[in-house]
Amino acid sequence: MFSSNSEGVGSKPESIEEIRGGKDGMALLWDLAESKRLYLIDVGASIHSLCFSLNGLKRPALFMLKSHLGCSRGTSLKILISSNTCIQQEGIGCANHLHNETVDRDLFSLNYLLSAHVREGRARAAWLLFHQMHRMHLNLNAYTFTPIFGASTALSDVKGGQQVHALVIKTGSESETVTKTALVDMYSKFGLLGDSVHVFEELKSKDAIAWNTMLSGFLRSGLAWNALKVFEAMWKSGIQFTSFTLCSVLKACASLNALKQGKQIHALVIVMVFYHLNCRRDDVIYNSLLSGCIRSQKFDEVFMLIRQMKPNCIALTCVLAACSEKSDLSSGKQVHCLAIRLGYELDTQLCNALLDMYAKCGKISASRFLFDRIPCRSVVSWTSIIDAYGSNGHGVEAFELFKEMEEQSSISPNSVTFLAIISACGHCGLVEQGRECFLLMKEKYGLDPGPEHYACFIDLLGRASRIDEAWDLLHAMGERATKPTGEVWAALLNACRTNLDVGRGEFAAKRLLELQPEKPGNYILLSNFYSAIGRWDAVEELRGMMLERRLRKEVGSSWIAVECWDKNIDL
DNA sequence: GTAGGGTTAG
Repeated sequence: MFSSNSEGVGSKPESIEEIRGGKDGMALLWDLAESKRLYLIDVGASIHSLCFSLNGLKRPALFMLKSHLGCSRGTSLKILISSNTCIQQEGIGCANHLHNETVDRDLFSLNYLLSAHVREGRARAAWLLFHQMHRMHLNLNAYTFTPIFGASTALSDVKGGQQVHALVIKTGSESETVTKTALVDMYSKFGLLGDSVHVFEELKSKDAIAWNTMLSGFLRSGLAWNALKVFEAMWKSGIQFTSFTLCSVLKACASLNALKQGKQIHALVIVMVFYHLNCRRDDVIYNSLLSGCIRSQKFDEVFMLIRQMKPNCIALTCVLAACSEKSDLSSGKQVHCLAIRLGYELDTQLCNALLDMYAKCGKISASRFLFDRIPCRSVVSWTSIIDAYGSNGHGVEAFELFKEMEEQSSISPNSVTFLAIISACGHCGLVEQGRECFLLMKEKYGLDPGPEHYACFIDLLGRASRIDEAWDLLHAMGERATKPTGEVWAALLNACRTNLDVGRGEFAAKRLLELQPEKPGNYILLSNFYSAIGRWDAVEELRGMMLERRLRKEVGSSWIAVECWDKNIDL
């Protein structure tokens, strides 16, 4: 059958596109196979194109592979699945079909199908297949377990992951390092760092990837210092670093503000010849630069950069933060237009940034318009709209939205949401609502109020002249793990100033200076307190202390947009 | 089996 088909083929196609375009795909494939000019990946693509153009000829195609290229059925399946030149969904559909037809459902091909499911984001399908395989009493191995840990992470299925871990222990795993590294990664992504470290310590042979995984696990949990300790241990163990290692260590240095150590790693990057940035200026590099400019308040550079690059969704989200910071409504609107034109208007994070930009520019109705149209609202979306109302002086609306979030959405408020709503209540005199929220944090959501929540609530009580209650609250903090910080004492001092409570105010002032003697703003706060109670001698003394300690008040600033045409972004 | 860029508060 095949040889007769191949006879009519004269010129040999040079590319997959030619095979796809040809009518007699089977003959061409045969011809290519005969002349041994076909690479494996091309074979997969060819078969797939045959599945398309010569429907029903999948079996002969597989047969041909098996007999003429020396591939087993499992390998054929593998080639088909790994074929990256085809439309993936249809490729997998075809592979599933072949798999169902296959009599010898060997572990090899099933494992391959499983890892393809995980790799291409079909975690649910991977789990279903895994259950099927388990019920078939196959001798599951490392190639089954390793990918399924990734599927557990994607599905946030802690229990599932733990059960598979138990199975690994029960059955024993051939490839110890690889499977356990996947476990180290899974546990750290679930926030179970203790379990992650435990598995890591169990590893008899720790390679660079295992060390890198542990390093990024600590970083993910915000433990940059511990990450550096892991790096130190890795160094001592004599394992050669990879570029992944240095990326993580640089991130750890950044979050610790450790410039000196960061520069040392920079030197290592150069010495180890990882320094190829000038060859590959990809989106990530440009966006890192953008985000760095925004963090250092270099807004003009941000707009210059955005003109030079082709911004993606993340770049636009970054730029919106700059617009918010500068209250630059004109640029913000242009970014909004660009986002719509590029089709990013459904991206939740971009919508959140847009919503916040409009709120910071005082356009609360635009914020609400956007919020109502976010298809998939996150906790940040809710927090941003609550804060948008609160900071624009609409406490009642902020509280109503908070209630709506609690009662009608499936999203739970986080500690930032509570800070936003308590602050909103405080600015509008909604004392009881603010108290309700403060208590709700722990009672309903198990969130321990941090010092910033206490400071905010004390501020609320002070504004409502409930100075006794504020004082009691501060003392109640002493009985908890959360100790009063400078910000808490500052809130109390401010409350004492507005309520002219001299005794408590002087006490708070003393504690504040003990805790934060280097913060210029505190001296201003103290000075305002003493002038409010007529203690001009103390005001003078504070001024002297500031001069002596060479402290200068931070310069206050506010933005007002007059004309922004010079900032036009090329659309 | 590992890394790097985005949004919310005070």
